[in-house]
Amino acid sequence: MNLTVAEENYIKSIYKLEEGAEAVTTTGLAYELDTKPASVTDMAKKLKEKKLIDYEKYQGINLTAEGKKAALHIIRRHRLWECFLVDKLAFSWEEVHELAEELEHVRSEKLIIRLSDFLGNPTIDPHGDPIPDAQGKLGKQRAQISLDQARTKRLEVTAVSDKSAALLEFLNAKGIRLGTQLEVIERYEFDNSIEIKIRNQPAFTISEQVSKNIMVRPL
Amino acid sequence: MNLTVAEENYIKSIYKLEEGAEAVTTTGLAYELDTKPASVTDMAKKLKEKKLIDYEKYQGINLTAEGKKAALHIIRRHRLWECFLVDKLAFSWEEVHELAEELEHVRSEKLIIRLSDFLGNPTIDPHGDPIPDAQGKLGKQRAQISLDQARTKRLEVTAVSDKSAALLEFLNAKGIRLGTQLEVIERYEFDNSIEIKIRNQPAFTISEQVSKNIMVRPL
DNA sequence: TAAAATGTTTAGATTTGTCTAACTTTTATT
DNA sequence: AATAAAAGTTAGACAAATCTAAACATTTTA
Ligand SMILES: [Mn+2]
Ligand SMILES: [Mn+2]
Ligand SMILES: [Mn+2]
Ligand SMILES: [Mn+2]
Repeated sequence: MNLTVAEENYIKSIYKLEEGAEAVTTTGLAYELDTKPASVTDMAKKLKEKKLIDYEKYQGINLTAEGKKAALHIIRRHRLWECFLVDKLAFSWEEVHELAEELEHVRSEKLIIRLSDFLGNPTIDPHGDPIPDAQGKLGKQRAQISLDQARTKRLEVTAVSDKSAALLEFLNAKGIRLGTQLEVIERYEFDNSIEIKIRNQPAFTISEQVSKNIMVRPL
Repeated sequence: MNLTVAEENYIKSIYKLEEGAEAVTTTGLAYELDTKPASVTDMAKKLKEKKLIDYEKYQGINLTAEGKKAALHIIRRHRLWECFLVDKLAFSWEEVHELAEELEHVRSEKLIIRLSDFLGNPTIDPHGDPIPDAQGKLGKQRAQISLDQARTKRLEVTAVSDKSAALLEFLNAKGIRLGTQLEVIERYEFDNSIEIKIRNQPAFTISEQVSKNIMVRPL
């Protein structure tokens, strides 16, 4: 199946939205891809034609098994390139998503196998996301929940959901990265903000919006 | 100046044909890019509009100073990626041109600077071609001529002009690579074939076509 | 449950890059 | 110089990806 760059981007976004449960809507996908609903409808017809999605007018979009497999391969390429950029070229985690967004479209089985080997076959990317293997299979993920839902005090950061430079730079400033161990000092009901403390540093407060995008596991 | 992938490929091909002296013709460029003369005429109008080429109907195509600068930046990216693929991912020289043909279009100043650093700022690529620096400047090249024109007996291979897998695989089979030292045993006037010898191995004959694509320097 | 609001699709355009077929210009040959 | 051949251009078409504006469908809300 030979996909265009646009088709690959759509497939990947559909996969992402499907992961976050519920139906993938025209408008939701348009928002995710920073395009217009009309464009999504057009592309939906093409992807249906190629049997990569199930789609009926007004009924939302879902990846077929084949579409899901394609998505995982694109995600694999994306995340391996991110590892390369961070591990080998010393980019920081807020810079790599955009570059990987382009590099992921260079299609060569051999290139990706070699790249993965070169990187030591990593299983998670710089944002804590799992990297599918060459067959498109995702390994067992460690149990993780978002910080706003965690109910224990001592936690370790395992991933970030939002890859925007805005969030990642905020986390840099606060000293929060993958593997950071933190303690919840207080949860404020009023706005669901959370006061946290890292090691011996002074405690600080983060908004609900930030806490929803930090994935953690109990220590 | 923001160029499309197609525009970048055209600019690079024009540069290549210009290097080989004489005028760049519509047909020649179409052949180089594996497209049709009509398409070249269309693109010529666009590139002229963007002031990257000088072009008048029926008068051939030439890069402007700006076009030349753009070409050198694309060539820099292409050759650095080739180095990466060969030096870090263990690809062989006949496999990398096609991959670099895609990777070269990922535009990020920072990426290329980091990549170059990571590779130790190489100055020649796996085919012996010089790599422009970050300003698009080409260093002084060592004097080299094609094997068919060389008039001394003992020579060192410095580059290959043709990057097709067909030629490169032939050279692999014959044990000819960059830096290989060879001795001309005989030149046959009839078909301009050349008998050569590498080290203590038995001599063999190569066609004029091959010899035209091997660049050498006298030892 | 009817009206309003929201979400989705269609129709028709636009941009980019390509093509074929017909035509024009330039160059080579008699 | 006239003609033939080769090279180059134009006209018109098409596919991919996008858009705006208008129409249509579904969902919400009063
Ligand atoms: Mn992408
Ligand atoms: Mn990532
Ligand atoms: Mn290219
Ligand atoms: Mn090369």
